[in-house]
Amino acid sequence: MSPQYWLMKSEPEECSIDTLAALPGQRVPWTGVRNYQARNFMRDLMRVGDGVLFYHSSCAEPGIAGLAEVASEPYPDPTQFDPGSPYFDARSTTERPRWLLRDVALRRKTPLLSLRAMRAAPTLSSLQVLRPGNRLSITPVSPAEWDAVLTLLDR
DNA sequence: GCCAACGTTGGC
DNA sequence: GCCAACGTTGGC
Repeated sequence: MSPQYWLMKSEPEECSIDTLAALPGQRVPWTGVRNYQARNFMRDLMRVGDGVLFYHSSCAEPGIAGLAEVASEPYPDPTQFDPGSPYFDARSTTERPRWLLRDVALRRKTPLLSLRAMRAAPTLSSLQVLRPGNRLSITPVSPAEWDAVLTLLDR
């Protein structure tokens, strides 16, 4: 199958592109997703090696801050079992975990492609994350959209 | 801090 | 299974 691509939102205060770059192996378990559609993307549709647009959200300068890739098969999000975590889910058990995640590994940090620049680019007008009211933290990206991002970053 | 969008919850 | 209330997201 041809490669697939994703856009994944991260709040820089939680995990910025620099946070990721400083982690061992430059990889991070994508914890804290508590939306079924986003979970299903990670559990069912992602494949190891898929490209990821690493997007900074809920911050002063939202936008794409780097390129990454899916780096593991799905496995249970450990934070769902931790009563001290804000992501604790009492309905989950180790036998029947509700939330599965993937590891994400850095490819490279990029100059910030700001949300404003993304909205201004005709080649990105179809991006799901740009649709009004979109709140999904993980969205699919088409090969054409991925190529368009790379083109914009190369300028 | 505002507010629109929209997913989730829970009573019925 | 409907749907109103509520909570969260996230740009501005």
